[in-house]
Amino acid sequence: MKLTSKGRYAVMALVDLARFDNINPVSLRDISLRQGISLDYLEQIFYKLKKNEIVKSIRGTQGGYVLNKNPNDIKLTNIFHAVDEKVKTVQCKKESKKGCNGKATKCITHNLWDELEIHINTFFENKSLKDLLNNNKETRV
Amino acid sequence: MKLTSKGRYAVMALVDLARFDNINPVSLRDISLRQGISLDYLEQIFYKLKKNEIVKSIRGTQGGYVLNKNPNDIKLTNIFHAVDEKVKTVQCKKESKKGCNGKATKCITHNLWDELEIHINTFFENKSLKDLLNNNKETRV
DNA sequence: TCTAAACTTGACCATTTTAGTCAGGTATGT
DNA sequence: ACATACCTGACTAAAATGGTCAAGTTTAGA
Ligand code: FES
Ligand code: FES
Repeated sequence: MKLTSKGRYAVMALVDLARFDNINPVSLRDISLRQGISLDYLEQIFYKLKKNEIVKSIRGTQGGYVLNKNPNDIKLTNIFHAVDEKVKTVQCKKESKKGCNGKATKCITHNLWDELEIHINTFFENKSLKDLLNNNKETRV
Repeated sequence: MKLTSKGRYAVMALVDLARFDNINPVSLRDISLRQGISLDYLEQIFYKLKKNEIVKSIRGTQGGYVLNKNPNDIKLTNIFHAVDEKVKTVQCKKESKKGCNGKATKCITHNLWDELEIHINTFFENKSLKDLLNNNKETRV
């Protein structure tokens, strides 16, 4: 199981944004240069972040993005959800009573995969952008 | 992030095996039928499980596979390692001091991804085949 | 006013990974 | 001998990934 670049970039970009948006909006160009992420790709990512109300945009020259919420209220869950980075431990539909590939019942390890999914999501729910900022300050002392 | 079928099947097949290997070796054909996994694919998977000494094989008619260890000593970690299902939260090499795409330093969220990887692996290290057998008995009462 | 910076949005694409299949073995219990 | 079942490598269709490209719109500042 691997984390996709899209999810990783989204978090990286938001941490960068959170650090610099105190005074002026931050342009994607700046984030792109600082973090080494393709500008075109960042645009895709921020399009989604905006639709999910995690950031606000300011158009025009000197424009850019600012956070739309307090860093403490932006959990990794929210970010990942916004960019469609989701945890999937099973193939079959969650709600369905049926199992994978059309079987009548769920597989014998189904409980395990549910547990795993919860385990991972818990991590994402408990981590906010604020935590990442603090964490980084600490490790830079 | 998603779990691949190969990893999921490996665990399913081993749970099935653990249930039935008390008296005779279990043939892949049986596992295939019971769990609805392609026989050809199972062969690939068991080839790796055998190389990693998680199962033993008995050839010929009435042959099949048996566990090579106590179910309590087979952790999910071991199974996933055997079939090359690994947790990757970053793109860059672990050992290297350099970051992704050749940058001089690690990215600003690197600590986070390391934490995440540990968080997930901890789950796998603490779960044994025995746990899965017990767990399933419980939920079938 | 004009222009460049910066956001907006959709379409497109090469590469890699996944989830298998296929084929042709080899070993062995009956 | 022969059927059963393991052994092993090669191959492949489909999906996902990690982007790029193009054609806008909006607005600050010269
Ligand atoms: S994972 Fe689909 S049935 Fe359990
Ligand atoms: S993920 Fe590669 S540098 Fe942090």
